[in-house]
Amino acid sequence: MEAAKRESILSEACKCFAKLGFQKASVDDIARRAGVGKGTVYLAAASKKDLFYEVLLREVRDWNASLQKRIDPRRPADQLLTELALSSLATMDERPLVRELLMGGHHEVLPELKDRFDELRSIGMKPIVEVLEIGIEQGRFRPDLDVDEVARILLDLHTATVMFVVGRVSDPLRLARRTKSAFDLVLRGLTLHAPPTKA
Amino acid sequence: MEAAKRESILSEACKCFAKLGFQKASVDDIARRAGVGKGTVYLAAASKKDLFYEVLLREVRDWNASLQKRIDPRRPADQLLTELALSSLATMDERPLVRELLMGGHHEVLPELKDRFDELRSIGMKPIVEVLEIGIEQGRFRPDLDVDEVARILLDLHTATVMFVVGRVSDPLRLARRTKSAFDLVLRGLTLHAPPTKA
DNA sequence: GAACTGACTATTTTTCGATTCTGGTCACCG
DNA sequence: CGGTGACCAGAATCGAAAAATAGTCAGTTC
Repeated sequence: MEAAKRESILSEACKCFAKLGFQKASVDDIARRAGVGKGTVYLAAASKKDLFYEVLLREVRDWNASLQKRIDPRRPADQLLTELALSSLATMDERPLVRELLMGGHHEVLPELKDRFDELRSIGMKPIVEVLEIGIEQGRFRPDLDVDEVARILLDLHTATVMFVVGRVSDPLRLARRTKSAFDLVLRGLTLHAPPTKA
Repeated sequence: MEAAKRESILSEACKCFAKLGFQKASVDDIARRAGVGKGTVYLAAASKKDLFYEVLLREVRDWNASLQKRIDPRRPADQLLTELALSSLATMDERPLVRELLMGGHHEVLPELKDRFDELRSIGMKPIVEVLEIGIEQGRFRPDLDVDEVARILLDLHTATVMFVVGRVSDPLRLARRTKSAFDLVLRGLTLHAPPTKA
């Protein structure tokens, strides 16, 4: 398996899956666009499902890296968190597969990959976890936080914000404002004065 | 239009829509189960869509009332909020139509009713708004909150929690715990000490 | 004569079998 | 030996016939 061919296959597969979805994208088509024979695709991945997973993994890692790159641990973590959400929001249009993954859209078509999708979601939570840890380190965030649990909640909240605007008028300004409101709420909390942290 | 018949029609329609969804539920069937002729259904609602909306409105109002009944304005609002979420969670199984409404599931089948669905969602936010106002009144919640905006965020967060567990193993314990975590997070906020409220 | 009905119609949905398309394999090529 | 594409069984798709459905309204009932 030549590396360049593998690269080409994954890259073209990504485009096809994004444009047509898992079902309608055909292996024949992917092979043709990648400039290889169909058999070669089956050297890169054991099945169409595996190919899809491979593509998704690549996408998530890439998305992850691009977000992680923007995290400067010396800046205040509360700013980092909001900016992380806004950056993620901005990349969603270029990463439809990631968006679908977050929204759980693939579950209906490929319920048997549920566990793997969950893994990928966990990978996607890593930048959030990192920012939370930075915040605790900086003494800005409550040290008693269960960072994994909180990260999952934040990712859910972020996803919900995205979901309820997809397919609607989707004024990007509105979306950004909602994201800011939501994260401001989470950062400051509802209560007037944060109760003294007890063990 | 005799009141008892209208009642029977709406009640049976609710069951049918819940069991089969809007498309597969047939007006003939609803009429038969309600013990009336098909024409009578069209005295209760001008069309099948209107009937669906009428049923949904009834469901949301009922759901609303049952939640509102539990709100004792003398109790601490932070407790009220978490309990509200848990109560809502507990009723979801008995109110599949409301759950679908929250999750936006009807949008795909009836996009032309989007605006009405949004109205219904707003109605569903009323108990949350009430608790937020109680909290401000009690001096427990920040008085600068935009209660409508915050209520929508909380409803989204609640919905997200529900969505990501529907169709999965759905251990109810886990769901309750996640809800508690999420609302505890929102109540206390991420930051260690709430910054002094500025204008 | 107002409340109610159900046969009727135009339109949708379903069925089902023929046909095309697709995932996956493997004997063969360069 | 990395790579290929003709090949196969099963899945998706299509089209036309058949069944079902939303909505109407002349007529029945009380």
